[in-house]
Amino acid sequence: MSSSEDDVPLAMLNGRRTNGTSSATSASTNGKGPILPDRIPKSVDKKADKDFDAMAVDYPTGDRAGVPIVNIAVREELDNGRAKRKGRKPAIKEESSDDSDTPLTKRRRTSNGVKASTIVESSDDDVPLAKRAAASKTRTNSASKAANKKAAAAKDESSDSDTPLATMKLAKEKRKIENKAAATAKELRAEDKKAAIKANGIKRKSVKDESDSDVPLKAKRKPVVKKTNGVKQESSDDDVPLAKKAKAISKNAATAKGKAVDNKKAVVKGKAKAAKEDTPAGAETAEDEEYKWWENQAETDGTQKWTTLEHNGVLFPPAYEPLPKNVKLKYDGVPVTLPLAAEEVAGFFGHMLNSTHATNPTFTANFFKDFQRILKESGGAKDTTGKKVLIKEFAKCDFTDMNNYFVAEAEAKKNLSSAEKKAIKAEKDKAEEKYLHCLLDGRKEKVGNFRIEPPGLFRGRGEHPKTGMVKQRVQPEQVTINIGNGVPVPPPPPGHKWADVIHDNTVTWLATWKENINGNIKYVMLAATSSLKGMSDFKKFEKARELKKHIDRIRADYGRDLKSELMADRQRATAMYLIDRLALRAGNEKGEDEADTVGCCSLRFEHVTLKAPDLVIFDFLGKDSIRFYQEVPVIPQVFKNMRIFKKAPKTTGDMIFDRLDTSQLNKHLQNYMPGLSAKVFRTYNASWTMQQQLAKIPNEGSIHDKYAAYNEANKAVAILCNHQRTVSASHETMMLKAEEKIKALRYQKLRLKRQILFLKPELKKKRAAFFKPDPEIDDKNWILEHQKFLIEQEKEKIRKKFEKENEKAAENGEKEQKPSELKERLKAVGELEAEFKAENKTGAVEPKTKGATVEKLEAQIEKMDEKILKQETEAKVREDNKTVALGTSKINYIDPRLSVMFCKKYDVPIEKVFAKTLREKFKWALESADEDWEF
DNA sequence: ACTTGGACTTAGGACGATAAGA
DNA sequence: TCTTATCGTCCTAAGTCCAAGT
Repeated sequence: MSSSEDDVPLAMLNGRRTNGTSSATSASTNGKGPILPDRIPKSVDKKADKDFDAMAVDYPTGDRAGVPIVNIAVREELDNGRAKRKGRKPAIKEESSDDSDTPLTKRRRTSNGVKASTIVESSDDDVPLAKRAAASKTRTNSASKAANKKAAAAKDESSDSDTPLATMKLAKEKRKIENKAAATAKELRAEDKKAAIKANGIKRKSVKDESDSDVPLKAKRKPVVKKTNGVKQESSDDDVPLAKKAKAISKNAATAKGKAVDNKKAVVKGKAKAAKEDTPAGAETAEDEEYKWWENQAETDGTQKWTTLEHNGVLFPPAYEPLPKNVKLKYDGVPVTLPLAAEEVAGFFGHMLNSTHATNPTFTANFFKDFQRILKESGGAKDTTGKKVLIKEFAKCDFTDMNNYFVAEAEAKKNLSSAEKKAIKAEKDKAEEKYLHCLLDGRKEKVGNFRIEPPGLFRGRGEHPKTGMVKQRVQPEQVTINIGNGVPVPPPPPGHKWADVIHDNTVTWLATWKENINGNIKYVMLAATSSLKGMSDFKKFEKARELKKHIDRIRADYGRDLKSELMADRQRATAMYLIDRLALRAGNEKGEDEADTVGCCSLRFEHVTLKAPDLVIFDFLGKDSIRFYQEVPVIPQVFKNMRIFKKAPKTTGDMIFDRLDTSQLNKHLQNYMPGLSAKVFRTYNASWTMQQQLAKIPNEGSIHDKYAAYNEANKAVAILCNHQRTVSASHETMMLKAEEKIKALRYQKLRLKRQILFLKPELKKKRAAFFKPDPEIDDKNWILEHQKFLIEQEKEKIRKKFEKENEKAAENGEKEQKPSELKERLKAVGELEAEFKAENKTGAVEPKTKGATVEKLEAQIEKMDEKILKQETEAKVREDNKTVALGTSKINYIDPRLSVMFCKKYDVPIEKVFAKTLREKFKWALESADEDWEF
């Protein structure tokens, strides 16, 4: 205990499982690596405190906590990171000769104890990290730093007690606002809690009642009408059912204004019914019979999702169309004939020849393995003489013929006349029409993904071990249909059967099947604009808003538990801190056959680097293998805890939170608020942040300006949630172009000034500042080049015009103009050339417009300045946003009522912030929030 | 307790449509 | 008017979380 080696007790306590079986991999076999002791000895904390104090000398830690100094994952690096990613644990095995823990202990201790002032823990690769950090961030870096300074200066004590984190730059103002809110929140807390519990108690109960009284869940799952495999069997009332349905429903769906639009009959009857039955709000016109569920919040328990459901099933992809005989895979240079099944698979790959997948070794290996198997199963390849050809090596396969064919086809399709295209589209639309909508509780609702996913090659993201495998064609026999009782079942394709037909109204899906790659279940569900989805979206945001009432208590609790003696509690508290401040995802465990990505609970040793005195550097791949990179100062206790959680014998590959998983975490959260889980924090913090950001926007300026400010707020949220996108391939060239364009404008401005000088040369001295060279283009060579370019451009213009005129002439049967005419015209450019020459010599430009005055020119310059500024800010925004995806947070995390509030309050048209589908999706928000609405 | 299954939300990229610009 | 950049939608993979099964 008294040992100065603070990791000794830990190492002893958890023992690196000395028992034989797994000595070689002892640290890793249980998937979590070493488990830390269940209690944290006082000595450990003491040591941690001491170390920390030593490090933190005259360093004001704590008050800057939660605001990342560096975030943004840099894409190029990300790509490297992906490629380099180590497997779960390989590093250990290679570097540390397994079971003797001396080397481990030693290694750790050195970095740990010795250079406390710089790097506390360094995994073997802290250098790359540091470098990366330095290299990658430029602008954000400095911006955030500035913000941090401000925040530090403010010395705001409560930084960690109530700010819901933030990646935002202006931490200071933010805290002020939040403090106020927190105070109020505290007062209200007790009462709110009571109310909440009460409400939820009722909810709960009713849920239970429901399920108890009804059939037990399991029975419900596969209830009533089993069998059916096929067409109608029990719906004798084939004809009228929709209408009937609509009636019956509108009764049941207490709040529903029954509507049926699917066919005329239904409409008529349904309408009549609706008018009679739901009088309260039923006073709407027949046409826009919309179901405004948000207007009467009938409390539903949520287990039953519908009463009646009618739909037309799913749309299967078209059958495979064989390639023309002359388009073949070549093997070792020889064209081979493939059985249809194999040809189709080869074609999948042929389609992707110019994507990055085609060069991904995992992808090609997986593809080839499946291809070989399918080829074998289907009879094998043959050459043109009918002789069998064994396809053994991927490298000898040549898909270029296929690829060329596909490209040509696509091209041909593109070149169809617009009439033909229209016809094709019309046909497609017609085929899809009946799948577009369903009838849910008598209302017409949009179906989302009614198309069965076509076969192809699985495009797993990141380093997915199964990427490239063949995703098989889904047969009707695999598809289960879920539909209301007693309505016609959509017929399976001729000669086929459904896997099953069920009538489960506790789920929202219309059809389901299992996909062959990962065994995942796929569903056909309603569209995001449907009432069903809308209601749950609404509930999601209401839940997040409810968290407001509990957040203070939750933060206080985990703040306390950060010092808990119980390891499990302390880990949980620390994880909650991260989830709350950094908006990390929960981080469920993943299998070996998935990409190695993590979230909070699944963070491993190598994902976190600690830097004294309070900096935690996160670097890991999150959902979709998107890199999460942040250097965040944390409050001292969190820093100390992370050190403890990383202590020996833990090493690369070991879990940081070895005594925590998502289900424990969520179970704990339930105690605070029913339905509270880790993801609610993301919603809460995103919406909260958005609200704070919007509140800072001055209500002035143009719509364009206000919209830009909105987007900035949106961006803050996107950064918080780490929503990224890859920079488009053309980004770089686009930026260069933009830069050139701006310089061109600057040159135009220069010429305006030179016109002034032409008029009044004496001004050059009198207004020296005004006429001093624009540093951006103060480069003779560039100007010369640019002038050349302008001349070329002018010539090109003339030529083009000339050609066009000739073409037209030819069309009209007139004779073309002579080349001499072109030459004549080109002479005009000579004038420009001369102009430039004179300009370069005298530094002045003769105004072309008559009556040019200094005043007029000055006005033009001013306009030019505006133009330049506009272009520059545009370019800057584009550059700044190149890796940030705004859409995800707008669609999933930011309470749409905030946007509605903003638009109403700031007089920004809603169309600006919500495109059509979003307006539909968020209709409930558009109609329920006003300019005072608060999250 | 732990694992698996199931249902639903969240996610980035592909791709087609549309608007803006040469 | 054609091309090109941007926008909006579609697609489906990849998460979360709860509950049932062992």
